[in-house]
Amino acid sequence: MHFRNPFELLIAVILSAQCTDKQVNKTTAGLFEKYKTPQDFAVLSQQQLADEIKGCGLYRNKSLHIIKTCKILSERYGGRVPDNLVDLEALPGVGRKTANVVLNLAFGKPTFPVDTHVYRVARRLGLSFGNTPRRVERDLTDLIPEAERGIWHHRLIHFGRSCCTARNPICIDCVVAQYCPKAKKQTQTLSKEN
DNA sequence: AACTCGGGGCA
DNA sequence: TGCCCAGAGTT
Repeated sequence: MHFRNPFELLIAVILSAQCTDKQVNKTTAGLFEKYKTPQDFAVLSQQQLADEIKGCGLYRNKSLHIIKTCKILSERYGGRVPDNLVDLEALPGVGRKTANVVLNLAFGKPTFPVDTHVYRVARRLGLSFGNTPRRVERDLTDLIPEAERGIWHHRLIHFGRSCCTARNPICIDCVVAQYCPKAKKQTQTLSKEN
């Protein structure tokens, strides 16, 4: 993901929810040429911004969230992106996962963003005994050395998308099935509640 | 904790 | 064309 400053990253990550990186990159490329600061976004109408980010999914909600967030950034934070979890999560359109991504990529903090792929894979493989994303986040943070968290984050997401899928995981071809408490032998598949 | 939102992607 | 998805917000 390409970004030149924490603000651009924040907007890109908000846009990337329920949407592919390709769409986000295509959208932000032109977007950040026209609008560069939180103030530039804060004065847009919802319709104006919605037109700009169409293609990124849920664009009406996102345009409202982004405008509100940019107003807060310019009014309360001097146009800067806060570098702590509490303030980031308080921004409209920013949940824990988005906040952790920004903290990690923009500010170099050792967070472990938990999306649904990471959550599912961690629980199936027994990497965490937690029942909540918060607990999984903590367990993975404890389990994985700081220097390796970035690569493991990508590995888990890729694994979750390609093999350890939500509904029909391909356990038959899984390279870690022998270590997985949830893996089903032969032709059986996982039940969906796992 | 469960439910809603709602548009892109893919079967 | 209809089902699935993923993250944030809501209740």
